[in-house]
Amino acid sequence: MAKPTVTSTDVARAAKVSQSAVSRTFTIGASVSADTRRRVMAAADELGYRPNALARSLISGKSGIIGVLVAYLDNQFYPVILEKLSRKLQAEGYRVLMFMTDTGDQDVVVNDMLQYQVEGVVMASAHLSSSLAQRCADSGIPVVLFNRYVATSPASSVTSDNLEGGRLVGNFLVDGGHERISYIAGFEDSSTNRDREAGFHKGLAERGVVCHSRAVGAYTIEGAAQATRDLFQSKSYPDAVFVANDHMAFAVMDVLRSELNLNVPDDVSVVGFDDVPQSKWRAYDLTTVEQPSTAMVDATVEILLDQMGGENISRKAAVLPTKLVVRKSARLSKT
Amino acid sequence: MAKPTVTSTDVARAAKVSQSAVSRTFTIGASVSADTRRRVMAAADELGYRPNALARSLISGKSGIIGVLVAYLDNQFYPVILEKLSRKLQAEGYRVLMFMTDTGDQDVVVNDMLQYQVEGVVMASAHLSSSLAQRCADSGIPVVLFNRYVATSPASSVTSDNLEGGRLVGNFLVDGGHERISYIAGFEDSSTNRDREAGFHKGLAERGVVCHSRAVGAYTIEGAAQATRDLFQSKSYPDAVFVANDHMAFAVMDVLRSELNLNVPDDVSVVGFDDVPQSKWRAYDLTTVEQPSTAMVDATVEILLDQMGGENISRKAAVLPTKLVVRKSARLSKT
DNA sequence: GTGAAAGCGCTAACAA
DNA sequence: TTGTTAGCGCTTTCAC
Repeated sequence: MAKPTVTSTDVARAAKVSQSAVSRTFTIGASVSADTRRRVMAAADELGYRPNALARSLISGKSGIIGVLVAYLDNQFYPVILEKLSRKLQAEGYRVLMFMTDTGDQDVVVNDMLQYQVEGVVMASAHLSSSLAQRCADSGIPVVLFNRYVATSPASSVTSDNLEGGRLVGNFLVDGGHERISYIAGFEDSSTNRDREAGFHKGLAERGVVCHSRAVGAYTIEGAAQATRDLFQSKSYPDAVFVANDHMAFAVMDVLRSELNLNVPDDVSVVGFDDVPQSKWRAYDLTTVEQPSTAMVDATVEILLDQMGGENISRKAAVLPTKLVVRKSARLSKT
Repeated sequence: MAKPTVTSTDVARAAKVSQSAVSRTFTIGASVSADTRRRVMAAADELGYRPNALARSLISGKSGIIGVLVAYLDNQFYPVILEKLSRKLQAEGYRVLMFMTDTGDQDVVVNDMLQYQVEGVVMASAHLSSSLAQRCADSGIPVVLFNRYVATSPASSVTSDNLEGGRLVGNFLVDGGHERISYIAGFEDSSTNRDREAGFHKGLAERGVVCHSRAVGAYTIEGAAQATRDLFQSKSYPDAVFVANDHMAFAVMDVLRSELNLNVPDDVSVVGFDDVPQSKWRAYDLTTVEQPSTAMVDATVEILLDQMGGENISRKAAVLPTKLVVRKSARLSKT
């Protein structure tokens, strides 16, 4: 059933030109006479010819493929990024070979990407092991760690200024008159969590305050829900919680309101991180720190294209500015 | 900087065997002696050899790549599907070449997929034009329309039983004692909307009721918000609304509660469709119709693999059962 | 089981 | 501008 593949040779024969002429016709910026081009196109149309990108890649040494690794898409931050990244890459003339990966099979996946001759790799996830980036670097392929930072890795990285974002929240919550300010952590090994937490402590310290209590949500809905329960069973429960990302913050608010009968923000303020689309949904109206997703994606693609071009596969680290987005989930001043 | 590529010939030389022996070593189920294999592997490891999947595809005629088209990832239904589909395909030994597409550039995108010799295509979006499926079919490549149905297309399709789902909602809302039951439509040209609406009307009719009013949300947040305002500015506003998908239903609930000061479900019941993860978030607790995403993905992959195998590139249409998931956004009986 | 040889569909010198 | 000629890195007969 598989249609007999039409090759450039078939087209050449039909158009009574050489096979190279056909190749040139389908190569942008190659020199072909208008007449030849016309005849080739006619024959190609007639036969339903479509150049084989794989063969082209094989000889040209450029596959035009970028490998993208993602660990999960539950947290809406990642679909947003994936969509933007994919569109941007397409606009630049590249294709995306996408892989979902668990902590277990990352080796296999990276190996697969490499076999498919990807020209660049984006690793968009907080959970990815860093040795993989090394593997790619060894192959001379640029790698960008998205939303993640590994000091010892040869891979470039694009993050937002998580430290500053956390600091802003620390300041903001103290200025809002809160007295027992707590933190719900993400995945503890992640650079995002480390930086956000460190910045947060700094922000509190600038106002002479220390973190009231802390629990770990591991960037999951369930983890965040349980962390909330843990934090609030104490007699002196928090009157403000900084949650390491929005995805968890929604779960925190749900538990606060539905299980603990606490009002947000009257009883307790909640602040998240990311500014995912749902943050502005009225049911949550979450005060949060915006990660500039578009700028982050642009930086990612820029680094990739830059390194792919030439010899200089140097390590770059783009850190983009964050800003506090004030909505309704946190009090603004002492009541 | 690009590392000098290591080829099978290099490995062969190092292992003192023929290039074919190297090839066989890396081909599952090829006959190689234990000794040869050992030497080849040693040399390969030494040199950092990795087979070139593109060259392999070129000669074998099988790229191992499946093209996946998605139109947007805002609606969480699609990220969920994309993740499951991708994992499933990876588990089956295929890779995903992903494309985001707008109505404008679909031709370009499909062309690109075809040039990359994808062995199958999944089109996951309600907005995709159907002529493209034809293009693929012409190339002898199986296509599955996901969550979408086009009677005149040669492409296979996988959907849930939207008709039955709509019918269940019609019955459910009447049985709940509602008297002014309205509908907020999705994208009007989509098969999902047509079927859900038709089923809904049928479900109402079975109880001797007709749809009270109707507005179009076009499957967008803003569209749904406006549709809600339109519907509720009437003096006899609905006491129940069936919204064509969950994504819009959240916006409907937000407008109802935040702008119109109406209580859900006391003043008005809301029912959605899809059962996306957020539906069970407590702030919404949305009663909805579940689309069996896992089963739908499984069916998709099964159809694809089946058609890719052999000659029979016949059209299949899988319709999977839906079920009503009752939560708290709709009254159960007359108050 | 192994190597030699042919060739997948294409691009890229190189002459003409 | 055009055609000729080599391959890109690999799989796959086919003898041995």
